[in-house]
Amino acid sequence: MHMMNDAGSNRSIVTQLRAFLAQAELPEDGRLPPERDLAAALGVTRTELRKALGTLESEGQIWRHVGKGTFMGNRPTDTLSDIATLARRTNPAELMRARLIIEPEIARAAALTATPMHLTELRTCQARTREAATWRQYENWDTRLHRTIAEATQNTPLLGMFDMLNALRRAVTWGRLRSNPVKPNADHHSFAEHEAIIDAIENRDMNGAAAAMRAHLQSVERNLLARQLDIGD
Amino acid sequence: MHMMNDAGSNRSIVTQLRAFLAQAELPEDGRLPPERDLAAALGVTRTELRKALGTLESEGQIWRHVGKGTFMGNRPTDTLSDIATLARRTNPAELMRARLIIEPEIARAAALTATPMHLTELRTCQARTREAATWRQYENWDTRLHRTIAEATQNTPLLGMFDMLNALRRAVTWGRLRSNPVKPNADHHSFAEHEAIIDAIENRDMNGAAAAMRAHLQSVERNLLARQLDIGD
DNA sequence: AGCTCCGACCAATCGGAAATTGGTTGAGCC
DNA sequence: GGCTCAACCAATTTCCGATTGGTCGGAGCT
Repeated sequence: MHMMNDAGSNRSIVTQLRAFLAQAELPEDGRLPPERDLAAALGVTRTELRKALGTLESEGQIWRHVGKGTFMGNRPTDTLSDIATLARRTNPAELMRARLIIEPEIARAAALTATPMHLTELRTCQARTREAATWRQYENWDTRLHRTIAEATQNTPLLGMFDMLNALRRAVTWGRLRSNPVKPNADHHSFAEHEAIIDAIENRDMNGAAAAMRAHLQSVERNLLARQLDIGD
Repeated sequence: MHMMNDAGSNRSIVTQLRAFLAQAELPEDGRLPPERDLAAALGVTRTELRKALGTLESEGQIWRHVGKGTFMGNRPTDTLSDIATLARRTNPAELMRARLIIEPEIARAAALTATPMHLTELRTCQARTREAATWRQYENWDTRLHRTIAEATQNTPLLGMFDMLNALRRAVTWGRLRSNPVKPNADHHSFAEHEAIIDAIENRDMNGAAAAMRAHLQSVERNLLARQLDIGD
């Protein structure tokens, strides 16, 4: 009977724990008491409690983390760690394709919802890219310009996805040094293209904004293929 | 001449500050000394220094933040790539808008790149949703169907963004119990709509796939507005 | 009046020590 | 062998003091 005892007592503790969790009111984040307190409260050993918690965790009912605590529900997926693994599985060409699919639609949405504030910021970014003395500065303002377009959609999930794309871009490009010490030429293709995008957004021309963004990204892609150095624009 | 004096001294301090910044070597993050120290080092008042810093900031050369310090370059855009914080700032309606913008384009791309393997899996998912005995099972297969479409794009970043959208969906819906104990009706609108999407993908009809997906999501959206309970489909 | 300077204060932030927490190990005891 | 207990470990949070950009008000100067 001793072997039955193990499984039997373990299961009983699990059910006891389930009952406690159903009864006890948890804080907003679903965190439950520390193992040491919980063990004392239930009148069992920490070892026993941990075994019960282990089964509950394997069932996906709870999740635990050192230093944080034990929580109800599914372990939250953190995007940042995914970025690193995603970056390892992709490449600049694939990323460019994703941008070509997503960003025109973002521009289209922005044309519908952009406020005057967004437009002035877009114009400012555009002017700053023209004034940029170094390539680094140009990149900063260019990135900000594209992000402002995403902000203009006034859609949080969309903005989040754009940020994710950007983070991926940085991760993939990471380590590759830009080999252009000079500043962009005055007739750099992006200037006119950016202008076309902003104009379309200002005119609430959704199709035009999407088309202009697509043309811009295709131009960037051509540049990328030619130089095979970086995926910035 | 007194009025010229103001602007003159101010400008001289700005140039003095510019010279200092060009000469002084800054730490990696581009942070420059605290205002109090910098004022002492330049032999000017903090008030004067702050005025000069203000003009430099308006020019976009530096950015400042309380408690952090003053830095060279552009103010970094705070990327909200954390699912939890993202979920807190959004709502089901906004999420639905994002899905309506993104997922049709994913379907369009899938129509171009889907392999026979993807198509058989799509058909399997479709069949399983019809056979589902509980709403929970239906949801599982429905989710997998949509994800298979994203996989069919064979584009890692795109798939990652789709997963992010899904995680957001779960996070936003978190805590709200589904109030449908019964299984979906045999004539549930999704069945025909899913079929239309898969057919279009199979026929390499990109526009058709995008349109079908859009129609499907709009149908889901109508359902959502009617029930105002959940954002699943 | 219109400034500038100076000191004090405020709220946001950083830094580091101390406490907390899940995970692990090993000795002692059935 | 299993079980318990205590100690320890590493990750994380929490707390507190110091730092920092921003602000206010009075004194002094033109």
